[in-house]
Amino acid sequence: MSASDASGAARRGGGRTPHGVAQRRELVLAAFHLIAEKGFEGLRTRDVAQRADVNIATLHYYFHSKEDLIRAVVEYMHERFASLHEAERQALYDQPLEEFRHELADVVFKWRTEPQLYIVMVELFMRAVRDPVIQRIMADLDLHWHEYIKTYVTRGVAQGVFRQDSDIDLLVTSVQIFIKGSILEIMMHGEQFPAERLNAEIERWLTHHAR
Amino acid sequence: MSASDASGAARRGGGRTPHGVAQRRELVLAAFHLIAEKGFEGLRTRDVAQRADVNIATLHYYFHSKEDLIRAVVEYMHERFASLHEAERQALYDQPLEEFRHELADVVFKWRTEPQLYIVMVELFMRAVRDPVIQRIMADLDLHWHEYIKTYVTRGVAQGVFRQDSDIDLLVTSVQIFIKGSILEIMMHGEQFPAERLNAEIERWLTHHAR
Amino acid sequence: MSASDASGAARRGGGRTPHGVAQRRELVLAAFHLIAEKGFEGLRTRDVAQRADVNIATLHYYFHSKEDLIRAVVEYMHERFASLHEAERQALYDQPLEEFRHELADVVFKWRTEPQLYIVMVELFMRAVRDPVIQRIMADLDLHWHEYIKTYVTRGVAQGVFRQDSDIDLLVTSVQIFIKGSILEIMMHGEQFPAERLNAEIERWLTHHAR
Amino acid sequence: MSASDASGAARRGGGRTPHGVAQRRELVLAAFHLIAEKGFEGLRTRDVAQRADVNIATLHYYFHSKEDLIRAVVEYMHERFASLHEAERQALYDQPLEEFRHELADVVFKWRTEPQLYIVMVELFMRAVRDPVIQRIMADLDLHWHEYIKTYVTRGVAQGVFRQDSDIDLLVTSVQIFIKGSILEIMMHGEQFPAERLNAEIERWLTHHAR
DNA sequence: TATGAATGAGCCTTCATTCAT
DNA sequence: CATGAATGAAGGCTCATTCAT
Repeated sequence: MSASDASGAARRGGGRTPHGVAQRRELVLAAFHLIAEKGFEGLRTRDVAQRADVNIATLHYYFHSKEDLIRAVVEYMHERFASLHEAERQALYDQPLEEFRHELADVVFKWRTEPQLYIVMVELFMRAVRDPVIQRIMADLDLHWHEYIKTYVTRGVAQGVFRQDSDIDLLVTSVQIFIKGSILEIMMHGEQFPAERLNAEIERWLTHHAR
Repeated sequence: MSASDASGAARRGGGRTPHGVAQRRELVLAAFHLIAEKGFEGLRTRDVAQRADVNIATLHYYFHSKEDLIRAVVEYMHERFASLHEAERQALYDQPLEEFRHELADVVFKWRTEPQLYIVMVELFMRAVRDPVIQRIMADLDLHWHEYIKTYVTRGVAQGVFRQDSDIDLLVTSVQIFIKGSILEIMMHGEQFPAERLNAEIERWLTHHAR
Repeated sequence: MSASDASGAARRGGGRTPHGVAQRRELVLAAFHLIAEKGFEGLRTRDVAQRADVNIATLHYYFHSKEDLIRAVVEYMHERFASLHEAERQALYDQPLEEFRHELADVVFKWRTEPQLYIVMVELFMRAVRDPVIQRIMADLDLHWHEYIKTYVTRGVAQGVFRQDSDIDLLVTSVQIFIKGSILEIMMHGEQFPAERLNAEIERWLTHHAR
Repeated sequence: MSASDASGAARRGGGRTPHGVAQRRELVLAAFHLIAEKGFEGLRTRDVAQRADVNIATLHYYFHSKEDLIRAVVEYMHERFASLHEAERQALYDQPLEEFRHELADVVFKWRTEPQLYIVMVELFMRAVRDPVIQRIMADLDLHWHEYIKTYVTRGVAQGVFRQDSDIDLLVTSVQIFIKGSILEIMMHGEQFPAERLNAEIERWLTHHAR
C-alpha cells in the first residue's frame, strides 16, 4: 500500500481550480519552511497563513485542521523523496558504484542547498514515533528508499564491483544506517564533518571483496 | 569547556535541603518521561507537576520557567550519558573488542529497557538545532563519547585487534555514525531490525586488516 | 509635537469595519470605568472583557496587550479633554471673565456628573511618573490646557478685566495650580468643599488690579 | 479620633523586642520606597522582603497580610507629616509670614531631597478614594495640616500681616489647595516649574490688604 | 474563495499566604 | 524569630477553530 493514499482524505477545499491548487501548494511550502525554522513545537497556523499571505480563515478553508496541513506537508516530503532518484536511476544505469557515490555526495549537497529537507525529515521522524499515520508513511518512504538502493547494489554485486555478500538486504540496510547516521552527524557538526573521507570508508567496506 | 558549567546557572529556587533536592529530581524525571511520551511539542508544565505529585506553583518554585526545567532535563541526560561507560571502562580494560561489542549490544538493550532515553535524546538533538545552549551541551556530550570510544579503539589498534588505520578519529566517527544510524533504524523498525547481523558487519569492518 | 501621534501606533488588531471600531470603543469605555472603580491596581482584562460583553480572547483581538488597551484609554482621555473647551471658546468669545467662571464651575459640575474623569485622570497622572509614553501625553494635555486658558486670560488682561500682569504665563500656571489643587480637594472632601467661595477667592485674585 | 488608633490593630508579631521593632521599621521603609518606585500597582511582598533582607515568611510574621503592611506605611507617612511642622512652630513663633514662606519653600526642598514622599502621598490619596480606612487617616492628616496652617494664619491676620479676612478657614483651605496643586505641578514638570515666582504670587494674595 | 470577528480551552507564570521545622 | 517549601487562586496571553458575510 502506498502512503499517498492518505492524500485524498486530507483534501477539503481548493485543489480543483488551478488557483486553488497553487494556493494549497503555497500553504504547504510555508508550513514546510516554518517547521524547518521552528520545529513542530513552534508551528503556528497563523504564521503559516501569514507567510502564504492569506488570512487564517483562508488556511482553514484549504485545510480542515492543523493536522490536515501537517499531513499535506508529509505528502509533500514523500513526493520529494520518492522522486529523488529518478534521474540517477536512468543516467547512471549500469554504473552501480557511481550511483552509490552520487547518493553519498548528495547528502552533503542537499545539506548545503536545502538543509530544511533534513530538519523537517527528522521532525517527521519524531512525529512518527507517536502518530501511526505518519509512522506508516515514513516507513513506506524508508522502504522505497531501500528498494532503490537495492537495485544498484544488486547490480553491483552481480557485476562484481561490490562485495560478494549473499544477504543483499543487509548490505542495503547498512548503507541506510550509515547515511542516516551521517545526516545526524552533519546536522550536529555542519561542514566540519569529514564527508569525503567518511564516504571513502563506507565505500571501501562495500566494495572490499572479503570473506 | 565542559557543558556541566551550565548546571550551576540553571539551578535556582528550591533545592537547598535534601528534601528539596529530591523534589527537584522528581520533577526532572517527570519531565523526562513526559517528553518521551509527548515530545517537547506536547510538554505541559501542569502535566509535569501532576506526575511529580505537586502543585504547578511548586514546580515554579523549583524551576523559574519551563525553559529552566528543560535545561535541567538536558543536564540529567548529560549526567546519564556521561557516566554511561564508567563500568565498562574498568571491567573490560585491555579487551577493546569486547568493549566495542558491549557498546553495540547496549544500544539494543537500552532500547528494550528504557527507550525513552533515545527518544528524548533525539528530541534534544532537534532542539539543539535551534537552541545554542543545548547545542553546546549536546556537542559536548558527543565529544565525550568520541573520546571514550577513542580510548578503546586506540588500544585495539595498538594491540592489532582492529584495523591498522592511521586516522583513528575517522574510525571513531565512523563508529559513532553507525551507532547513531542504528538508533534511528531501531526507533523506526523496532525489534525487526537485525541488530546482531548488522553489528557483525560493522565489527568485521573495524577488525578487518585491510590495506 | 502632538500627543495624538501615539494613536496610530497603538491601534492594531480589529477595528477595520464600523462594527470593529464600535467594539474597540466599547472596550475602551469598559476599561475606563473599571480603572475609575478599582484603579490600575485592580484592573483585570477579564473584567474589562466581561463588562464589554465579549470574550477575553476578543479583547486581545482588538488590543494585543493590556498595555495597548491602557494606551487606548489614555488616548480616549486625551480626546475628551482636548475637545473640552471648544464650545466655550466660541460661545463666550470676548467675555474672558465668564469663560474663567465657566471653567471653575465646570470642575464641580464634572465631579458631580462624571467623577470617573478626575479619578482616572489622577491615576494616569501617577502612571506618567513611571511611564514616559504616558508622561508625554499628559504633558501635552497640560500644555493644551495652558494654551486654552492663555487665550482668554490674554484677552482679559487686554480688556482690563484681569490684573495687569506682564507675565501672563505665570497667571495661567497659577490658575492651573489652583484648579488642580481644587480637584484633589473635592476628591477628598466631596461636596463639603466650599466651591463657590473658593472660586470667588481666586477670581478676586485674578481680577484685582494690584500694583 | 486620631488615625493613629489603627496602629494597634495592624501590629501582629514583633514590635516587642528592640530587634523586632527595628525589623518592622525596616520592612515599612522597604515598602515605602517600593511604593514610590512602582506604585501600589507594582508593589510585591516578595520585593519588600528582599529589600529588607528577610524571607517572605518573615515578612508575614511581622505583618499578617499585605494590607497590614500597607497600613503600617500609612501610619509611617502619618507620623512623618504630623511631626513636620514641630520645629517651625517653635522657631518661627510670632513670625507668621516667615512660617508661611517656609512652608512653601519646603515643598520644593522636599521634592528635591525626598520625592518619594509626595509620590507615595498621592498613591495613598488614590487609595483613599476606595479604602475608607485610609480615607479616614488621610482626612485626619489633612485636618491636622489645616489646623497647623490656621495657627499662623490666625496670628498673621491678627498682626495685620495677612489680609483682613473674616473667614480664616477659607484662607487656610485656599493655601492648602495652592500647595496641593503645586505638588502636582512640580511632579509633572519637575524643576522647570517657577516655584519662586509662583510662591510670590500666593504670598501677595495672602498679604494683600484688599476689601 | 476569502476574511474580519469571535471564542473555548488552555498555557505559563505570579502572588499572597500558610505551615512545619 | 526565621525560613524553605508548598499552594489556591487568579492573571495575561495564545491558539486552533468557527461563522457570518
